[in-house]
Amino acid sequence: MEEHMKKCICTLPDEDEMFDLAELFKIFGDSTRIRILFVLFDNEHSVSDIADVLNMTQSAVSHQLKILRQAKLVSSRRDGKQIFYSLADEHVHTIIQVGREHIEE
Amino acid sequence: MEEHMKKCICTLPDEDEMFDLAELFKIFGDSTRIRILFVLFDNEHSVSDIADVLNMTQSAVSHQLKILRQAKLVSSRRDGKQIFYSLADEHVHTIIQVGREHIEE
DNA sequence: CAGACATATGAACGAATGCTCATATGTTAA
DNA sequence: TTAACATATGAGCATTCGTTCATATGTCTG
Repeated sequence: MEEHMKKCICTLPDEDEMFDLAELFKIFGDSTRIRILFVLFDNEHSVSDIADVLNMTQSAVSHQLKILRQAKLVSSRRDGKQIFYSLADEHVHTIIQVGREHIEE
Repeated sequence: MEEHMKKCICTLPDEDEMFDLAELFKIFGDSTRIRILFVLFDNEHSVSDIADVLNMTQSAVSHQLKILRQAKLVSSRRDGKQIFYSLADEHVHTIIQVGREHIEE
């Protein structure tokens, strides 16, 4: 089949958009990060709080928080020596909620 | 802080559920699989169709379809020599849609 | 049954990922 | 300023993951 004859699937989004979408879901695709997000569901928490609750190293938590921060899924504020993290927006709740609905079957 | 004094975050789901959730999002967290899902958005397609449209090896597509099948995100039916894949249920649309909304900002 | 075609699968390899360890940066109190 | 505490970060390592290549399985036609 020659190039100009290639069948057209007109509804395919830009390659960039599909790539970005995969990158977004990749963030949710790690149980450590999911657990961190759940800890932040009800309230903001400091890094050491999260590490305590999840029984993880401060360093490991901090590394993952950096990834969540870069993806704009969490935001942070400093209060003295501590830094408090919270969910960035409602999309985080929504995405996780839809995922949970799919699981329960 | 002693063990029995550890602060209780009562809203945390089971470890298993959080793990399964991460596993689900992990499937969406690869641009090849996202692209395959988009190809199947409007209609069922055969393996070689998908490979052609996405300019991928038949083998690579088949490997990814296996992963999508195991996660129950796509289903398949045989018609002669070909096997046609389609989206398994509405959750796939929903999850991708919510993801796209988060991207557009 | 033999050959062609469509799909599936196992092994191997390179790239990406998450953790650990050591250390750097930043903040507060003495 | 110095010491203690909280967080961030870079390097190294082990594991996971997606592709390729070769080949197996399954289906139809002659």
